[in-house]
Amino acid sequence: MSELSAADERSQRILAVVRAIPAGQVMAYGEVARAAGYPRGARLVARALGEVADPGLPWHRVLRADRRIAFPSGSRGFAEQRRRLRAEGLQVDAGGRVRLPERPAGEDPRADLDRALWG
DNA sequence: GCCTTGACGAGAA
DNA sequence: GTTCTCGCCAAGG
Repeated sequence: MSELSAADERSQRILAVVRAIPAGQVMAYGEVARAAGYPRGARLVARALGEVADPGLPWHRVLRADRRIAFPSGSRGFAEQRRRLRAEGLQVDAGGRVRLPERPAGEDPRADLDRALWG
């Protein structure tokens, strides 16, 4: 196996988690970081997503901890992310806050995510 | 080496 | 509820 630099390995791990987010579900930068093994690495996730240029990567499913789009409203990225999220059935208001679709009570939305990541 | 910047987070006001 | 401030970690100048 090729030896990746520490920085590349971080990115690979982070991107693997992002790819595991199911359509219609979202995750915060900090949550992705924790799942990848970097409890305080929210900003590392942001950096990794900024570096990569993979069109197949569901980067739009990554939001801030307060469930808001990280880009400033009015920016190109903001519009793009909002468009993609809406295409997946999520509700996004003008301020960038994302509302998850309602689910049956008693079912934790995160169960799907955990299964996708851990099995 | 030090300082600044960034697709962030948690706690306080 | 929201807005502000400070703290974190890495990269780049």
